[in-house]
Amino acid sequence: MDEKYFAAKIEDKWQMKWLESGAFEVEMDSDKPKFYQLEMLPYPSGNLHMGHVRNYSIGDALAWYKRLKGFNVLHPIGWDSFGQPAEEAAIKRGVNPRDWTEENIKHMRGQLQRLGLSYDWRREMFAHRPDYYKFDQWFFLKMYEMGLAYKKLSQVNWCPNEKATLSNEQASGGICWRCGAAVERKDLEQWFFRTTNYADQLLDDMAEIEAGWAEKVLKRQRDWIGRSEGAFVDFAVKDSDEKIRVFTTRIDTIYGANAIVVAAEHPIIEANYANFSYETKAVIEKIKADKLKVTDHEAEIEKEGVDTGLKAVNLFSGEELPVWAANYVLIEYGTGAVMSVPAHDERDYEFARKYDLPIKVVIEPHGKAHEISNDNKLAHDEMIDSAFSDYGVVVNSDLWNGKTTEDAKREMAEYAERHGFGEAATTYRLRDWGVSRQRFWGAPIPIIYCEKCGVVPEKYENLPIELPEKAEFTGTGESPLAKVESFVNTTCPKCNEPAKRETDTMDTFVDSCWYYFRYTDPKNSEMPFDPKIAAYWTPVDQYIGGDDHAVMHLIYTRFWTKAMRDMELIGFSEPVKRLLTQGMVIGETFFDEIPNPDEPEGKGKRVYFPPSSVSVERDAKGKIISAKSAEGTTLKSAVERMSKSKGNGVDPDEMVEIYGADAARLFVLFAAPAENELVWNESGIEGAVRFLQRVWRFVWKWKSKIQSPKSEVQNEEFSSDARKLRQKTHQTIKRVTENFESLQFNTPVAALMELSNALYDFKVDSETASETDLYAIREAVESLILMLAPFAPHTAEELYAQIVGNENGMLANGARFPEYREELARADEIEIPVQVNGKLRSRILAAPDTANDELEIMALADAKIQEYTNGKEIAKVIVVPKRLVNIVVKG
RNA sequence: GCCGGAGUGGCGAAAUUGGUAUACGCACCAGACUCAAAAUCUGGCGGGCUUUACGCCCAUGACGGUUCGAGUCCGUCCUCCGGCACCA
Repeated sequence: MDEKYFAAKIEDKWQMKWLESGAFEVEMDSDKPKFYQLEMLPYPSGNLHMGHVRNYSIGDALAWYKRLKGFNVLHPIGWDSFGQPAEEAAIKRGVNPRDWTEENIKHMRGQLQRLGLSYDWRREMFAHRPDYYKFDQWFFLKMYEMGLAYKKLSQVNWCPNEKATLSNEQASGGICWRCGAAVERKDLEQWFFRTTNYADQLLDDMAEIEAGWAEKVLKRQRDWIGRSEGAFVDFAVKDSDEKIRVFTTRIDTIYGANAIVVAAEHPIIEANYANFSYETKAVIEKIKADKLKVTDHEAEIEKEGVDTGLKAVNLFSGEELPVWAANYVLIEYGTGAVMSVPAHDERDYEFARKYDLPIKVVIEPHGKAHEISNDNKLAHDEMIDSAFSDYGVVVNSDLWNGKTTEDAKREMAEYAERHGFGEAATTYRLRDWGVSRQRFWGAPIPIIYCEKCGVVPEKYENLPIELPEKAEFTGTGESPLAKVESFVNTTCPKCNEPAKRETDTMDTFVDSCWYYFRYTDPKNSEMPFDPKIAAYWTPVDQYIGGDDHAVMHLIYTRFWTKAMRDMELIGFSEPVKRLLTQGMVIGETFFDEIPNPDEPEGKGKRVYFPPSSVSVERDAKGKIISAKSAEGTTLKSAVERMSKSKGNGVDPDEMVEIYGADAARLFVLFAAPAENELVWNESGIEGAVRFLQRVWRFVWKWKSKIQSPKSEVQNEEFSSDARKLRQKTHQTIKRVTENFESLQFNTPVAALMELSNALYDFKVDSETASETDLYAIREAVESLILMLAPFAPHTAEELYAQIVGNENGMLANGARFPEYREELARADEIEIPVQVNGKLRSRILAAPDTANDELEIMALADAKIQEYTNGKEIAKVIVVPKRLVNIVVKG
């Protein structure tokens, strides 16, 4: 190796050594504490992007840190290799999705390896290979047995032109992304997993992981599950035996109900449809038709409804209420019917205003009783501009008057239950997870339809149900699988008569629900994994990924874990102890905005130009003054998520080529805290290279002198400068260790830079350095190198080899992360700021353990302080040990 | 609209959780080395003022409060980013 730092040379060398020696290959070993470090697995799109580099650099740093701390670290990687893009490639370019996927994996694996990430490659998993998806199918059958998988009619996005189902993304904006036809909704029989069975557990078990998950993720999950506590209440339909059941969270406001409002699809509407007037029918049909239109996050929809003429009786008050059908009541939520209480619900208020319905106040704010009129028929004009939806005191409600909202809610629900027209109830926003996809590139659902036996699950011994080698990809019509005769036609596992296979495949989120259990036992052909092995490695100690997965993936995998617990495969309920959600990597984009003729008011269509093709003029602060394309068009700019289509992506290979993997990784971690967005700016990366080179040069200069250090020396023998260096070394160890434990990666890099600067400041000639000086240098250098390993492992390995004199590598040599020693980190003398009335006026030097009253005397004796205290009364002196002295004077 | 997060130098960011605001790095400026350049090394680098000092004043989105002391806590407001969107 060279005196000069050549990244490529050492990186190739150590990557080879690691691979040959199996440095990161681990086995279950109950004598050692384990640590499971996991990062979200990539989709093999073809190229790694900087977001991946960031994600995997963070994970690799932690994996190295934990290894050096003596843990048996499982750090695997795999491929989320089922999914739409492969099928798209097949449709567009006629390639086989399997070949396309395998090619991409090959390329991306190379990219990961060039970054020198410390994976146990023997455990690599591939979602699209039969040995993996066999167990997707295995789990499906288990779920089916447990009643957790079932089939029901549900709506999909449907392109009437291509006769194909579309994902929400493909249907974005209400038009088919390929042909532009207006997207419709269509009912289809689909498979579901009963995630709602676990709704309460998904919420309540959050208590177990609260400490390790960001609040923003937990909050989004809470919202997604959307538990709301309330009550069902039945309203009797007049002149019939029927009832309308509503769900309400505010049963205490029931005396304020002015109407029952139901969704257009509600059974009561169907049942009485024939009796409705022509006008009523027209409104109902319009509401239904509007619902079929796919609206894409459009602004608030105007409330619309119609009085059906039906009457319902409020069994609390005996009052008769009109039954309306309206567009703001959702059939999917609650019971599809609500009681409308305009005085105390914003939506009902709006609706009542529009249709001139009576508004009756039944809740008054606490402490404001009687300020609002007792008039039962309070006119809307008196409700100034909105409903009062807070809790308060019940009024105008017979025997419930004077009760608080809290008491009334509980007691009224009990009352309804006692009288047989209601009960306390809980509803959820969470729906069951629809897993059917009308696509080829996914795990086939192992179900068979037999004319005689009906729906029959495939036998376990027939798994995997493999995808056919060939299929036709047109992007139109049914799923490609449906057209492969050899796949569709089979025999019934029950009666052996000819039967047909299910041609839907599973949602790819199924694969990512349990892949990290597979890593623990990747070659198992009988079971998804051996419960005994999984028990050693799981749960995951640290999971890292983008917060775009805060809900879907992370809820589904929590659901799956609970289901696996109930299958007795594992013995815990929460799969991930600590979760780190890293911020996006974003970059400057340049685009021309072309007005959209369909939406003249809305945003135009953006046509992106790659930054390299744009000539940019900046002011002194680096702000963009103007940007022009090669043709001279003036362009707009923004800072957005990096992507190929926007042309602002950075190729990791290029970064590695120019600066080296170590510098690229170090920089990505140093540039910003992990949770922050990272605005990509290449100018900083050279600083990372410089830092590595600085460390390299220092080690090269001293390595022969410090190769065989003296055994432990008494601290008193060191020169004062050497003692200071040792202090810096141990303070740095403390800081870096604490930073790793709290998942900070930018600050420890700064600390290491400071230590390296301290080494350069330690002015000792290499020829005349004393034994103790050399000891201090060796201590600092060795610590620096070991602490550098998580950020720049190749450089650290090479430098470590230089000072220990062998090339076995840190791990094989049993190297450990340096231990912080309190007594060495302590300075002989520290500077203590002295304030007068909170303003910094002077500094005194004192031993760190100086007593408070002594510090006070020293501070008061300070010449500069006396200038401020002279002739004034000293009211108080505050001494914070080791921190500061503040003298409060009067006058 | 509701919920969540954040506002600190030219820039990315630190601040031991209420105790020296601006660590570390980028960019920039000056010097050393060099025929020269690059690299490297050394020094400077929030703003203002003057008596240029181990000096003073101001400054962490704005205003107010609590405190001996506030970037940090409380209140009101402003701005930006993210999530949700009629969930009864």
